[in-house]
Amino acid sequence: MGRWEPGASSRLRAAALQLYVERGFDRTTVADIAQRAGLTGRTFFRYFADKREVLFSGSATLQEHVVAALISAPEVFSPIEAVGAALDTAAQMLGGRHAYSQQRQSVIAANAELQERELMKMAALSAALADGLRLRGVADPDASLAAELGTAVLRVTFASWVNGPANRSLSRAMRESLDHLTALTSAG
Amino acid sequence: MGRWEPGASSRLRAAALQLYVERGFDRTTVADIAQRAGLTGRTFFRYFADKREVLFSGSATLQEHVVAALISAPEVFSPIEAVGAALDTAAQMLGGRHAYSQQRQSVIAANAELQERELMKMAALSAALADGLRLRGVADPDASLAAELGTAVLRVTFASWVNGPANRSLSRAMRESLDHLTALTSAG
DNA sequence: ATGCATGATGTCACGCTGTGCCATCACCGT
DNA sequence: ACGGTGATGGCACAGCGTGACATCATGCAT
Repeated sequence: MGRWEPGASSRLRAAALQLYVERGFDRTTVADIAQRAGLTGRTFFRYFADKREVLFSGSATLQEHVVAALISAPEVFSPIEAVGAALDTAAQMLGGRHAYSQQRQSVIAANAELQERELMKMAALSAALADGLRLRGVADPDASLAAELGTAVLRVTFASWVNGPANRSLSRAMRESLDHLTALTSAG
Repeated sequence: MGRWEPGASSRLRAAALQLYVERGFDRTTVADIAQRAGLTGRTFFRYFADKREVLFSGSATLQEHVVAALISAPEVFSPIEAVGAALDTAAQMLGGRHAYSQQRQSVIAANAELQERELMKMAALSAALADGLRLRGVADPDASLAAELGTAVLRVTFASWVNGPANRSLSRAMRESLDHLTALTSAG
């Protein structure tokens, strides 16, 4: 079991989630994580920028696919409809692994620093969606607002889905939330 | 100039903003801030939980007033209209001190950790607004969605206002953004 | 005025985070 | 066998944030 066991990054991610669940984020040191993964603290920081980032390695891929869906949506789609298409893709990518999502969210919910990081990822996604909308010819502030609206629906719906039964469809819930929101503003 | 000069908290806030502007957040240590305020690093942490929080001391007061405005809005107001009333109060509290806001926002825009903290304050405001809406009899997910919508408008509009001319009315811009958003969703 | 309780500040020690620098080891082609 | 390449370890270090205790100024009671 010397060095060079493959999958160092995955081992670190798994060890981190385990320890965060067992002891909580605060009572876990980077040295703990690295040791459980058979590595050193120094190596941990070669894979992840900091102690929080190890829980957010998937967000880059998510953002790429979601933004791609937004951009490649039919030209005739309105901004809201294009955002809806992006949310469909997001639901598809997050809709499986309900148990994993639950575990991960409970860790995040228990720690303010992790919540901050998650909000940052959502803000990055929102900014990328706004860029995509501008690429589609949508001007500001409509582009920024529609993007913020999309991530708001994603946040609220995902939170509700995680705390619900495992067999519920995230895609369906996402669509329903978007409809709720349009009804809200129409009635406002 | 011994101990007991009054206004330790204000001196720390002022010194911190100055240094963050001069050298940037990263190249400023807590010891630097405390020294400029005529205090010690240990005392800094008695007033502020961490190095970032010194820039966000006003957010608690803002949240109180904004939520109070939401709750005390006329009963007949729809969720969106009540949120609009809350945004009016926010605009009133933030609409002055344009130069200060510009300075502060430029510091935050230059540092990821500070952006995370600001997002956290916005999320707290959103949660408080959602609580207020539930107090008004609004059920979920409408309460959460309307609250998220409100903070989204606040974020986008404030960012645009800060980067614009000093004499522009934040209240007016806030109203216009909210109208933009309702138009967006109606057309979607 | 003296002494004492109170609260704010200073001092010290400590564990942990994150980074720079260099050494070490495994793998791979020649 | 040999050297290049890339991943890992080891070490030192500045800085953050906290606990425990000492010190000082202020106001109040006597």
